[in-house]
Amino acid sequence: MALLQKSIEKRDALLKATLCLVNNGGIQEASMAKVAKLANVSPATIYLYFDSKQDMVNQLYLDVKQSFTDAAFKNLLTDSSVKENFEKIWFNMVDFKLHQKEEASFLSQCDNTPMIDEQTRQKGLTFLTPLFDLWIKGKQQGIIKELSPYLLYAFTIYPLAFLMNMENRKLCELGDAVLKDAYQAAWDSIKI
Amino acid sequence: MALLQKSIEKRDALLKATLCLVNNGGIQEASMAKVAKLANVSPATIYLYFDSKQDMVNQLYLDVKQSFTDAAFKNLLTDSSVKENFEKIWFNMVDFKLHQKEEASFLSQCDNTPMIDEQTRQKGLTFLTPLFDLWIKGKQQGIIKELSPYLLYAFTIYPLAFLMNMENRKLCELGDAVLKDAYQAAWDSIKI
DNA sequence: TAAAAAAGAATGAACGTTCATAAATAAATT
DNA sequence: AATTTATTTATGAACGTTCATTCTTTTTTA
Repeated sequence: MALLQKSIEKRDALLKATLCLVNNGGIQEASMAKVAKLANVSPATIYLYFDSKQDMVNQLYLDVKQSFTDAAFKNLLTDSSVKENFEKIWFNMVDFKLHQKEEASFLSQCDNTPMIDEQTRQKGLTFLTPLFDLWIKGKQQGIIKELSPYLLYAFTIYPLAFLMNMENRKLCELGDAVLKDAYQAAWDSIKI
Repeated sequence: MALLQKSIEKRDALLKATLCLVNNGGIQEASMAKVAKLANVSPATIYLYFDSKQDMVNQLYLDVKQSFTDAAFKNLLTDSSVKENFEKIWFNMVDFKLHQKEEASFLSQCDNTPMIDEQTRQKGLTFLTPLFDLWIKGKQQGIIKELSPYLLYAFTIYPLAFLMNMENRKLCELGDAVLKDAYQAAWDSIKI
């Protein structure tokens, strides 16, 4: 138990180190030597926890994506309307992106990069099923446009990555008023 | 003249090779040796045209961004309404992303990656001024919401990158009907 | 005391860049 | 117009460094 606990801690330290390095210079900056040093571990030790660098990055992606979607679907009321639940999810995602900047920034870097295996990326997509299901319900109730989940995602969720990047580069501040406007834009794009 | 021409051709060959390699494996796959080989040139020759790898990638970014915005602002009618011009620009961008997939995919990879200098990225942003000016006009006329250009961009243009990526991964097909729906979503998100 | 976990050193390959030199072109001199 | 000289352009090999990964040995744990 203590052993297992220690192992988990070391694995987490490695993933966290990778996250930090990738964020601050891309995948090319996250060499195994640097990851090891940042996690206070020998390079060789990494290979007790991961098959390869690719495997490590893939697992990091899935871990982060999981915690993102966990945060997104938290505190949903089962008796709420589709519109209310969507709004809740949307602001949950915003909260994640505002408070877990490293994780969010990493995910957005993964999304447009050959950094992650296509297979792993697909698996990450499945974490979003609750949202897709909600959209199906919304379409059935006639309150959401008859659009594919890709379109719905592209116009309501994906823009958040852009806004977050702009805020991180100090080009744009995401205060409450701006976020309220942003949510309205998102909803307007898909509501009937 | 013939000399200058030849130089330009070689520069273009190098940029094209870089574009191709970055697209098919990220910046880490585009080593100077591979770029040189793909452009039929000695590694050393690259340094007659660029100061460094970073300089080469930066210049590639600006070149591609320029040709993207050139395409976006082509065939605009000066006596058209704001709405008409916005629609024209939007579909121009779609055309670019559908027909110049390599260039478009490269740009989307650059946007969320530390691959490009912040300074260079800023310069690329200025190419979009015509669009920003159009939005200002639209706001003055009361047909576009009073939102910052970042918000407007996030909800109307940025989603295209996502849709393009999905199409390239064969997860989504961007036919005329889908694009019409997408444009409507974009416009609905910012129109008053 | 046996097994598992971790370490540091070492691996060949690949990296971005530079070097001395060769080929190609232009200018200058016959 | 022909030939030499200067200048640019391009090269392949080599630079030192870093890469991802593995090997052997030591430390820790049960």
